[in-house]
Amino acid sequence: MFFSIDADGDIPIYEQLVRQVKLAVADGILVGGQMLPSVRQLASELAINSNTIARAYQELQADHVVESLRGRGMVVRRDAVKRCTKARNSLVADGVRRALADAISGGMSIDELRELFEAELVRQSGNGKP
Amino acid sequence: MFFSIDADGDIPIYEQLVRQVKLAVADGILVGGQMLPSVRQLASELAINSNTIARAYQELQADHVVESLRGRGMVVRRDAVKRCTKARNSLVADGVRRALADAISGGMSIDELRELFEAELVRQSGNGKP
DNA sequence: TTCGGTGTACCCGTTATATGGTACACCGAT
DNA sequence: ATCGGTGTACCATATAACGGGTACACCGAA
Repeated sequence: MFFSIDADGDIPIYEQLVRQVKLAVADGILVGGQMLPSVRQLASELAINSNTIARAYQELQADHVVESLRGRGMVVRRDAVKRCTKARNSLVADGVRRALADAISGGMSIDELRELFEAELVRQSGNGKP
Repeated sequence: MFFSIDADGDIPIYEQLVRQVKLAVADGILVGGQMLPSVRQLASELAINSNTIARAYQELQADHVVESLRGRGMVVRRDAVKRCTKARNSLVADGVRRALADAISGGMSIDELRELFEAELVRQSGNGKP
């Protein structure tokens, strides 16, 4: 599976997993009906304790992103795309909101801020015209 | 003083203080030579322990934003503006970078993202033409 | 000197994160 | 029925972050 975990970061591992799964569902990488890797497999793959994976899965289940098939595993719910897309929008909006608040509070000019945003946009999106 | 503290947030209080002081210096609200409120005064004002304030001040001192005059208090260094402006730029850039990474990783379209940014920009900067 | 104010160092309790280990109930395939 | 797989529920421990409390050394003014 395609999870990149930063164990030294300030964000809890289980939260990183939750976030990445939600973003993957929103992006279409994970589709409804698809199975998630088992807690033990993912734990051994990421060199992380099973309990941490289980906690992430429980949070995903509580957020109605994933369903627990007893004895089978975790499956992505069919109605999870809308939820995850909405969650992604809120997540991105919050990040933008916070960055803007800091910029304005720090006296950064609007033009400078817009320029920074556009520059980072091209840098990450390949160029801007895919 | 003009500090707004969110004690229930996921960001440590002392870090919030450090960030706000740096942004205030970058904005020009705090000027070189100006004294910061004493740890006890600010602590009682914000209903926060003195140690938390002291920790923020120590970090500011370590970052060469503020100087400790023994027995007198904390004073903003004259060369702190450049440092704080640079720190503000890095802070904002990091926030934008992270938000963009989430957005792209979640499959958000470039147009949708730019629209979200512009909307939030007008919302927070008054309108955009001050 | 004395006094009130300053930053600062130290100790401690609480909480969250993460790990490790064990055990249970369930399912599908053999 | 048996076996290996699954999620899940516990328990215990270690570590770090965070915040609160207390006491100390220092300074300037009275």
